[in-house]
Amino acid sequence: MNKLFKALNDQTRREILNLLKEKDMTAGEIAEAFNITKPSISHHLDILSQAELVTSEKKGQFIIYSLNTTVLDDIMQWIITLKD
Amino acid sequence: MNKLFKALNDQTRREILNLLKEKDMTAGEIAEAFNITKPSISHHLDILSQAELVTSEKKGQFIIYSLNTTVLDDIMQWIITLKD
DNA sequence: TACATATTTAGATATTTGTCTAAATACCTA
DNA sequence: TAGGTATTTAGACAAATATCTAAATATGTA
Repeated sequence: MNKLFKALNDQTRREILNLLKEKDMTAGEIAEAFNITKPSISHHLDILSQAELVTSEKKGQFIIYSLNTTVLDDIMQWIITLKD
Repeated sequence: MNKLFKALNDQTRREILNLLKEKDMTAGEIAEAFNITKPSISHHLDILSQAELVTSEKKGQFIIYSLNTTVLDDIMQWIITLKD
């Protein structure tokens, strides 16, 4: 839960998730969408991976990232519990 | 949205919200529930207020804090949008 | 093998954050 | 008004964070 909230507490990372909503992307493609260096994006992807918000698969020299929204159910549940 | 995710990105603040779920509390009562000084709790309450996750009302020398879950709908909606 | 491309790792740095102590403010009551 | 209680504000500091550049690793191709 901690890693999840931490991962979501950054505008760039939230935008990465939005990009991946549309289609799977390589690290390089993701990096091109931002005005940030590749190492920095790589770091963001690592934090998103730790929170299991993204999964990755190696394909030759590329690493393809995919969105995983299932962990967001935990937050949904947390909010629902707080609300009732 | 930024302030909201930021406010939620702290274990102590999330626990404060859980306490307020049960009943309204004064700043002092909230502080007593944690092993943290009152100024630190006051700071957390300020961050929660900025995110509108809590409201406060002055009652004599006391300030009574209440939970406001309506802003959590924004996060719910953000998650739902990401999921479909 | 040698070189190019894709990505991460390592290390540095400036900013943000959570915490503390001490002081200030606001209200209550004798 | 004086003293006590509740809370916040101010200022300091250590730890965490986002970013960068340079180097390392892994893969593809001539």
